[in-house]
Amino acid sequence: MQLQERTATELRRAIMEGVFQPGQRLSEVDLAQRFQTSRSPIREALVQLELEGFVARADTGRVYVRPLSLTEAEQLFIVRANLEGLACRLAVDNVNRKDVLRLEANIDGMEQASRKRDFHAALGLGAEFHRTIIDACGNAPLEDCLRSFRARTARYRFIVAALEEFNEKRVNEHRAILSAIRAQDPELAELAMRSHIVASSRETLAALRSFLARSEEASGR
Amino acid sequence: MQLQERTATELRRAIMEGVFQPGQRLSEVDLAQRFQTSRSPIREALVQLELEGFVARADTGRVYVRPLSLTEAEQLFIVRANLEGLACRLAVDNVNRKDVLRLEANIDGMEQASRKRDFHAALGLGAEFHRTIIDACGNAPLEDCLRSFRARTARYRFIVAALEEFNEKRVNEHRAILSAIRAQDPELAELAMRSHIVASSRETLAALRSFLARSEEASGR
DNA sequence: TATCACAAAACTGTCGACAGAACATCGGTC
DNA sequence: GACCGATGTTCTGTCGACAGTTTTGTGATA
Repeated sequence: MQLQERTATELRRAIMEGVFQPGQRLSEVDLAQRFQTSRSPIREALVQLELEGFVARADTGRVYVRPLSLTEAEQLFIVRANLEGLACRLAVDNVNRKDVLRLEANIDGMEQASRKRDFHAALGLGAEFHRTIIDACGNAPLEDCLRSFRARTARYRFIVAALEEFNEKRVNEHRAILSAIRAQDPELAELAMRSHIVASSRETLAALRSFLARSEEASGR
Repeated sequence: MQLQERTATELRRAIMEGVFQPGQRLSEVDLAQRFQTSRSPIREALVQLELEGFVARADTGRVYVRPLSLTEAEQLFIVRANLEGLACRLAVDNVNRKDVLRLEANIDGMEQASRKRDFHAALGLGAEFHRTIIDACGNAPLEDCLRSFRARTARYRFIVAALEEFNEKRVNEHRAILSAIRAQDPELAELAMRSHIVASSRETLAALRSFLARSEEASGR
């Protein structure tokens, strides 16, 4: 794999996982050293991550990890709900037998994981559920766009408190989505997906609010 | 302005205007010479344009202008209709007096340009109408995303035949959108915008179909 | 102690160079 | 005449270097 691509992927992951903190400065030289390359691939990767919304460039040219903000999260989720609703509607006409079986198995797995209190696994299965539907929507530009938006919102996921009830509700919502797909009802499928994301985002946003309030309080002292 | 940014902007424009033909190869060395720079800024600009969907990279690393295709156009318009509908709905709660006046004046100008058969001006005013609404939606990630999608669909615009009737219908649709915004009706505004884009895209797609058929026929001989 | 000026250090933007891969050309073989 | 292989050319991926700018650190001054 090309160095620029590899760097972009790893750096993106590092930012999503919080290895690089929001607001932290990213020096090209440091990054080059850390990734064992020269600055050229780093610079190319940074152009990409800037476009994807993971880093921001000051007018001096310096690059920073984009800070987390409540309003940005809200806005991202609004767009995601819409786009992913559209993808779900389109997927209705494209899913094959295999996809449906896979979605079924996924929901079952998520339910079991949720029962076993393995919330990390449940979260992973949840993401896979969405990915399966998106891959089936048959609209490449939409798929790319959604991949990007999902990655951006994923940065806010680490905060999710109360995973327990979270997952249980999600399982039911996923069930509703699948049932709409099975019924070949595009309108309903779109609606189900959209309200699922809205509901899910509400919990994330609530957690984020208290998180930001706490960290503000801490920095205020 | 930075060289990379300037290059990306100019190259994008050149591709949109057809200076570089779909499918044409873009050599880094040639581009560097043409833009009077070294290869570094060119490479960074190409990363950007690839992400934006204007160029594609072969697995050998060579970069080509992305070919036009009917299915891509259809898919782009579907996404755009949805996103821009959303933006329009959000804009309802954000537009101020000045925006409304501006939209009004814009429609009047478009109508006059259409009557004078100045279709180029009409097209420009039409784009400005949309831009005003998008700028008022108050959702930065959505704005960025839409900017990108609009630029991508703009590549297909050069084909529009029958500009005449085209513009007349558009004026009325714009009027409907503005009236929904004035009435503070988000649902209606979204619907009006979405159907406007669907209707408009239908004409573009029809023109594209015959264009592609003709060029296929020509290359077949 | 706070402020300012100035020197030193760090960093970005851009460039040219080099190695290795991909491609084109041309002569040879069937 | 078509196919194939060798050879030279072109091109990309990566690197290190340099200039100019921003930032940091320091010491003098009020």
